Amino acid sequence: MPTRRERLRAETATEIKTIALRLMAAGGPDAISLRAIAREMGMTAGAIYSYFPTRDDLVTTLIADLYTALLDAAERARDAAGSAPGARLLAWAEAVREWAVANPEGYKLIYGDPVPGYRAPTSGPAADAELRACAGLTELVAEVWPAITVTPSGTARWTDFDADIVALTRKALPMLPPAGFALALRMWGRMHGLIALEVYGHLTGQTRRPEKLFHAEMIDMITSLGLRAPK
Amino acid sequence: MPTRRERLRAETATEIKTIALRLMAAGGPDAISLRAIAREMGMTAGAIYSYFPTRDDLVTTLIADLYTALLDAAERARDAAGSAPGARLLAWAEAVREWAVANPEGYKLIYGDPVPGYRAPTSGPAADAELRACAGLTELVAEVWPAITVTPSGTARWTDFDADIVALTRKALPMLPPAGFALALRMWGRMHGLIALEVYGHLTGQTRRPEKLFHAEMIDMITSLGLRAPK
DNA sequence: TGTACATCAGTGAACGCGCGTTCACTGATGTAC
DNA sequence: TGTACATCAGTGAACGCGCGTTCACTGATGTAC
Repeated sequence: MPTRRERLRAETATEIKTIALRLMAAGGPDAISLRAIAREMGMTAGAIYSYFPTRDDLVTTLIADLYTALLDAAERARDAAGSAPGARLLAWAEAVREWAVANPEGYKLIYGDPVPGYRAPTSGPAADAELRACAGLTELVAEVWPAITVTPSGTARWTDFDADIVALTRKALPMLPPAGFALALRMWGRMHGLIALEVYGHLTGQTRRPEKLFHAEMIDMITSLGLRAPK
Repeated sequence: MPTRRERLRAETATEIKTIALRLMAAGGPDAISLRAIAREMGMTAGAIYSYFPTRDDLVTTLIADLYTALLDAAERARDAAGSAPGARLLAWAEAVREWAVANPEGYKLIYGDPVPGYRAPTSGPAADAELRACAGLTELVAEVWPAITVTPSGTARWTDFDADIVALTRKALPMLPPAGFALALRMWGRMHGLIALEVYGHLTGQTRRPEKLFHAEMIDMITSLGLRAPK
């Protein structure tokens, strides 16, 4: 049972993260400054150092949280989509896009450039979260793989991929061939492309209905695998 | 005929841009600082103000230059690819990827977040360059459109798109239906997806051969339109 | 060819800014007897 | 229940940093006669 002190401490830590996210949403990643957060909280910048040892640690925590939120949204949508492979893929994809559009700065923080001066750690919570996000899509591909009747082009081998991720994947999803893993990466890219263009504003002067473009693209992706298109 | 003074001036302006690009390539977009450039040139920061009225103007010029370089590379590859529609599309796509991999920071500057504190102008050289880049791909799609036998899914209408770009497109490429314009945007997204993931390092822990992944994805894109796959 | 003047590229010092980070401290909150 | 002590969250002042930008200036380069 947490003491009153521990509870207050946890609340303050949460408030720091919440305000950091709000600042980022308003002013972009470089608006995450300890001084700005402290100002917003009516605190002193130095006080934050008893919650996060350094600014980069705060950013790392934020990235991990954002990854988790994105992944939760995608999994929730997938689970609500029934059992048809095409529907599950589409639900995942649209959930990712919707989350990105609702949290553009969050999406940028995850997939775009790190905050200026920020060095992404190769291990730790943010790296784990990235791994989990990638695993989520791979898992979904593995699930629908038996239903796919059109094998995508290109002859993938396990040696084409990073040894660590291959080891993990083969252990977790032994039925998935290398072509399936390659497909997961390609689908990731295919989703990310239009989402990134939209989030960074490159579709603004082009289309009024980016969601329609994305939907059509995803339907093509699904049908080109020989899966029945949802809806 | 330029005087000696004018020539020196132009050379210095070029040197400023060259060094800015090198700094950016080395340290990311936020490494573009007037003081760093001046330091590198053995000059005073203030001196730059007789070449560029402000730091943002320098950045805008850089973006325009980078766009031009990227577009030149893509067009050169397309022109060297012969006349088969599939080959021309593939050449364009691979040229864009190769340019991006060779100039990752440049690609980020163009398609990623603007430099911290930089406000993208809605008109001017950078906006023109973006328009030209988009037009280049649309033009290529218009060129290969008659050879496409599989119409992509989704029913695009002209009203789905931004009125200005529609007016320009219909004037320049009167044969292109709205579905063709939508296809150009979707192809843009499909190229951008894997390129962005690669350039931002998200494929590093996944695959050792991102170029193979990209190639396979582009081949699928081409064949799914009913075009003959090159090579 | 030589002199007087105009141009103008670059200097160097200064401005104010916001930042991350450190540290000795204060004062409230909790704990032990 | 009351007192003495320990904990520890937050203060506030200071540090050094690099930045964009301004400005009066110097000294070399060019031009006109």
